[in-house]
This record gives sequence, C-alpha cells and structure tokens, in this order.
Amino acid sequence: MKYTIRTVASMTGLSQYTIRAWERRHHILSPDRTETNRRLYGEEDVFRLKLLKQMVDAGHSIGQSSKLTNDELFRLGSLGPDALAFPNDRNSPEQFINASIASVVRLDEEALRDSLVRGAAFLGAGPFIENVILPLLSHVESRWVEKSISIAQEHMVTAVLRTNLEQLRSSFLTSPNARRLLVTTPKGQMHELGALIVSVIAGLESWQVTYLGPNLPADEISHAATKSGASAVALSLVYPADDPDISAELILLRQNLGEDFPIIVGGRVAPAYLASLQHLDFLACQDLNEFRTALEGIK
Amino acid sequence: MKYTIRTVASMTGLSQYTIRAWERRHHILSPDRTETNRRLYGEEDVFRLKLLKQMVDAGHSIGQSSKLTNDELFRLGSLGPDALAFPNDRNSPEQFINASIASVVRLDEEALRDSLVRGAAFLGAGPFIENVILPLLSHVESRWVEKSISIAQEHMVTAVLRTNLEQLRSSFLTSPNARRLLVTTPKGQMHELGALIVSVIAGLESWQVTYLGPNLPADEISHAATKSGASAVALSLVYPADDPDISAELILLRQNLGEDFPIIVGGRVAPAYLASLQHLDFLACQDLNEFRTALEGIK
DNA sequence: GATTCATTGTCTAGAGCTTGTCAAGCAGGT
DNA sequence: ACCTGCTTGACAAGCTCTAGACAATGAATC
Repeated sequence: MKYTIRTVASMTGLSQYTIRAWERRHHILSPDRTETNRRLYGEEDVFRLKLLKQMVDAGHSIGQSSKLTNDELFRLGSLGPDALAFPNDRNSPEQFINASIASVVRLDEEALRDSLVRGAAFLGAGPFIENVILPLLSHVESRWVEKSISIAQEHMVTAVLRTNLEQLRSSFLTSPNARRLLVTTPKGQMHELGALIVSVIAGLESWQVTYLGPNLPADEISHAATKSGASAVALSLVYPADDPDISAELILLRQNLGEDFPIIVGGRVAPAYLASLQHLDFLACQDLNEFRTALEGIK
Repeated sequence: MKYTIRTVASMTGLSQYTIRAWERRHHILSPDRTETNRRLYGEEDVFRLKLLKQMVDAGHSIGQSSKLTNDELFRLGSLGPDALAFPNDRNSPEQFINASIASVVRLDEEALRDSLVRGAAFLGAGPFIENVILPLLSHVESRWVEKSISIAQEHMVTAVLRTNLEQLRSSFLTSPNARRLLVTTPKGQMHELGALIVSVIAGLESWQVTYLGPNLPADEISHAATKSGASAVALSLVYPADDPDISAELILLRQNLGEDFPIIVGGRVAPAYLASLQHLDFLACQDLNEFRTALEGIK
C-alpha cells in the first residue's frame, strides 16, 4: 500500500509544502511516482518523516538531521516505536515509559537514567511515580514473566530505579519536627522497590523517612522503630504470597511494638497475609492513595 | 550527527554568546563549518564544553580552564568544587568517618547521608572512597563481627552507601568514545558495595560503566558484555571464600568470553578463587591501585 | 583606599543563510 | 468546471556569522 502526499501529511503532522521543500532542498526521500508524476510514499518513507519531524521538534535543524540514516535517527531520538504515534507529546508519561523501555532493551544504562531523571523533573515526584515508575515496573514484570527480558536487563532496571528513587527521596527537605516513618521489608522479602516507592510518597507527605533496606527481622524493626523515634512503620510485601515465616514475623512485630502502634502494610501480596491477621490491626493499603490516607490517619 | 550552535547551547546550558566568545578569545574549540560558514559541533565538542562549564561553575576561570586538555578537565572535574581548597581539621577524612559512625550508632539516616555527601564533595571522589568509604566499611565490618552493631544499622549503612556511590557514579560525564566496562558480581555474590566502588573508580578513569547489580549468572554476564559493547568485565568477590559454584561461574564466563577478553577480578576473597584458576588469565587485583593499573593495561 | 588593567558574559548591528509557507502556471483526474 | 498535485520562484521570519562595544568583576598597582 502506498500513500499520497495528502495522507502522508496528515499522518506525520507536516504540511505538504514542508514535505516537498524537504525533498527538494535536502534530498530526504525519493518517493516513487505514478506514471503521471504523483508522489507515492511507502511505510519506510512515512517512518523516516516521523523521525525527522521528531528531530526538528526537539530543536535540531532539518539541514543537519537530513544527513542521518533512519537507524541513527532512531537511536538519537531514543524513543520507542510507539512514541511515533504521538509526535507532539514529548513530555507525556507514555513518552518517558517508552524511552525507558527502549533503553532497557538496548541495555543502555545511561539513557535509562537520563530518561528517568528527566521524567521526574518534568512530571514531579508524585505523578512521576504513579504514571511512569509503576507502569514501567508492571511492564518489566510482564516481560519478565514471558521471558522476553534477560536477567541482566532486569538487574539494570532495578539498580537504576533504586538509585532514582533514593535520589528523589533524599531531595526532600525535612522539617525537624516532622513525624518519622520507618520503612523496610520483613525478613524473607528481598524486593525493595516497593519500600522505596513508599518512602518517596511519605517524603512527599512531609514525613521524615528512615529507610532500612529489605529483609529485616521483626526484632530489628521494632528496635529500630524505637531507637529512631518513629511514629509508624511501613512494610512492603511483594513476593511470595505464602511464606509462613513472614506471617510469623508480622505477628512478632505486632507483639514487640504493642497494640496501638501504627503498622502500615502494603504491596501486591499484602492481602494474602493480612486476611488471617485481621485481629492484629495492621493498616492495609492496596495502592498509593490508600497509603496516603493511612498516613494522614496517623496522629 | 553534528549539532548547530543552538542545540549545543541548550545541551550545555551555555549561551550562544558565551560559546562564541570562548572560541574567539581562548580557542577552546575549532568546530567544523558548513559550506556557508555555520558552526557544526560533534559529540567531542559538546563533551568538552560541558567539562569547561563544570569548571567555571566550580569557580575557576575560563581562561585557565581553557588551557587544559579534556583528560585533565575530566580528572579535575570529578574532584568536586572544593578540590583546590585548603583542607582543615573540620574536613579531614577522619572527621567524616567519625561523623558517619556516630550517625550509624544513632540510626540517623539523614545525618549519615549528609556527612557522606559533604565528604564526597569536599575530598573528591577518589580520595573520598579511599579515605572515608573503605575505612568506614572496615569499621562497620569489625563491629559487625563483634556484634556491637545491629542488623538494622548495618542495613542502613549499606543502603546509604549504595545510594551515595551510585550518585557519585552517575555524576560523571562520560566521554562519547570512552571504553565501556561492565561491572557486576557473579551468581552467589550478594554483596554489591565492592562492585559499586569499582564502578566509581572506573568512572574516574574515564571509563563508561554499565553496572548490573549483584548476583548475575555467567551466561548473562557474557551476553550483556557483548550487547553493551564492553571492552572488559570487572567482578567483585567479597564473601564467601569457598563456594564451588562461583568457581564454576568463573570458568564458564571465561569460556563464553574467550581467552583474550579482559576479566578483572577483585575483592577480599578473590585470591581464594583465582589460586586454582591461574591458567584462565583473570586480572587479579588486591586493592584499588591494582585495579587502576589493570584498567590502564587494557587496550 | 583609589586607580588601573585584564577578564568575562552579554549585547548590538549589519550581512548572509535556512526554512516554512505560498502563489503562479501547468498537467492530469473526476 | 473543479479538484489535486507538480515545479519553480519568491518572501518573511528567524538563525547565525563577524566585529565591535559595554558593564561588572576582581586582581594588581599606585
């Protein structure tokens, strides 16, 4: 199937004038012609025009961009193929997600870091987490499940996200009389991204967070909570859903901290554990909004 | 891809006026020109301008900075703004170590982060690692052995140090044609601080580092090395000293990468493994100086 | 302390270059 | 007739170039 210039113009968002001028002045394309000399564009041509428009929108000159091959353009844009559908919307969450995924696929750590930093700066910490980090994580997870991502790639994402979140977290100014929250994961829980996300959200809500990393025994958690003067503890449970040791840890923690101490428990598998522990009065939350509400409810 | 002055200005944060003035007055660059005399900047040029801006932002004069080569600028730049200031007692490595230890004992994460950030800024990345991070780690470890530090405290130190090192690492500008180094720890090795330290040092030596976190199987390492175009792989081995699986991973890695691919192996327990694997030609290093030497010896 | 003096970022003016847009005139399609 | 598309030439904005100038800063000298 070949497109006429009219169609191509509406597909790319360029004017017919511009497309012709680019061809005339920079020999950007040589579309096929009908017997009557009309231009006929193929998919490749449309793709190239989209890439070039992206470059120009990004502030590069058409003169320079026109000298690049499609491959080079694609790399420079560092936007995934999906990105080309919405050429005008360079700073939407989708763009940051797509750019991040593309970086992961290329195993390009620097690019990944870069797109996350820009995303956080542009969207602000809260929306960034909800609209970029969480979707990105679930995307990576689904690819992980279907084995279309390697261990190395998954490690890279984790390392970069961790740094990114920690950086967000440490960028908050904490007022000296802010309430303190201790964040960690119980023994047996190695996944820490959930805990880090929670830390950032709490920071946004003006809590002063002490983050102790994953995999902490209940005795240590309660001891640290006392020592750091925390007025609440938040735990993240992501995987697995049926470890009896974790239940035991939760019970022990409730004993140590006393009946009235606020303990927030969230994460994908939290409900699985809390179902049988309702009498222990944990504050359960399914998503970040519930987490915020839980925080507000504390003192 | 060559950039116009407009693009370069927005990439570096300098004004067009300034860029032209620097060129005119200090012959900082000789960008290519188009046939119509417009400046065209390459990646190298942008890199140099970024370095120079870093110098100027740090309070140095452009006149002096312009006399330095890119390599010299890179080294100086990573030392932080106060590299040339006079040290005094307040800012000796010992002070930073003591402040850090005190923060750990109090379980005061913010204070720990703060003293490490100031230490890194004041001493510069290289000396900071050698004179603060390493002594701090060995101090924590000895208290860990004698049980005078809790798991929570140890976790906090690890989490904060990790962030601190990652931050140092990502603060380097990477030269576009820098050699690439892949850093990780083999499967079974959960301790990642050694790998992070190595990453920072390599960054100081102008390598572009891809850091993949700990605990990566040999197949993944070799695959990632190929994919990221690395010219060397660095592994850190801290504990335990006698895991036969790790030896197996090392052997497999050597097979996958071929006889001549540079594999640097360091860390406390590295000698224990390498003793029986001498024929496989790993580059062993006992300390950071040996690591630097090993890096220099590559290509 | 007041004064030179060099350094440095910014700006202006005039000329030339790039680029998006359009009009005129022609060719073909409906 | 009416529409669309093609080529060529034109034009206004906006960029970039050089050369020169200005004000602020800070070091050196009187």
